[in-house]
Amino acid sequence: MDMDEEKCPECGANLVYDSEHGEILCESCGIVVEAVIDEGPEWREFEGDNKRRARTGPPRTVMRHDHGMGSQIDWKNRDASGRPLSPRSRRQMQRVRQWDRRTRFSKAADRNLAYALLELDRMGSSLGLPRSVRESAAHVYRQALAKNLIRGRSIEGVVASCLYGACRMCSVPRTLDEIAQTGRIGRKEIGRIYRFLARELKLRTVPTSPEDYVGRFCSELKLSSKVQRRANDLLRTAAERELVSGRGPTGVAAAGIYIASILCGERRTQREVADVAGVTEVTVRNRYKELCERLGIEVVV
DNA sequence: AAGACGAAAGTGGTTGA
DNA sequence: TCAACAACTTTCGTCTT
Repeated sequence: MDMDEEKCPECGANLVYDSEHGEILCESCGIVVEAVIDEGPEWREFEGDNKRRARTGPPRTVMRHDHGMGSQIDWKNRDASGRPLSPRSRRQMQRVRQWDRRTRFSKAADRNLAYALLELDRMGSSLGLPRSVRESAAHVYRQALAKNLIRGRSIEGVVASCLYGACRMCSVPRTLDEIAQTGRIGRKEIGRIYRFLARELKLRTVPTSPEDYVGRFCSELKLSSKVQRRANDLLRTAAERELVSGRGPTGVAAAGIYIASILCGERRTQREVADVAGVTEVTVRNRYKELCERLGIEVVV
């Protein structure tokens, strides 16, 4: 805006300077065009060459999201000298207030998002997640933010839940425990927030299948792709015979890998498999027993 | 000695009244 | 909201390699 212009931008009338209130306002409609906020002393800073001229303003405060640097707009429909505003300028003030609210809110949202994305990146790289998964997590977070679902929940918790959901949506699931290890948020809380987000945002997630874990677990166990394929075949036929429903997918995956590793002559101990799958030997044993029984597999030791 | 096995009791989460 | 319930864990003793 060109401040040399001496006309009111709203009605085109002349502007006057109100020395008592320190404002430049329109003599006809009373709208404040420019306000001198700080009546106190004005310092200038000359550092080296006088190219940099910084002006000081009111002290900043950390108590407000914008450090107190935002503008404040009165709610009263009075002009600077206390007269009621004309209907026209009342409408104008409504619009100004509305925009003030909007930018105030969007600033807060920006800060929230900036912090969240930082956190998301940190957790994501700590989990070794590919870019596509992080992006989809960020997308979920933006949706949650837009729908005001963050309020009352920790940003870290929501970020963790978004990552968990994104992993599932991309069919590269991580367990709640794995996600929880990257931050200060517990497994229970992440699960709770995730369920909430899934319901509110109608996230389209299918139940996790054991096969989704096979690749990762196998590579952590340094097993060949032959074992990996064998395990997947095994689990697929197991799924067809409804051996999988109701069981924890990681446990089933672990058992499948355990069997496949024996069948392919690359045996791993129950403990090793159980550890990477985040279950106990006992669970591996139980699943493994069931699979052998129902699939008619005879494991020769 | 290490791994595998299984029984028994305990834990946390889901479900249905 | 509470109790029943299934899956899973913890613990521990025994058997096998």
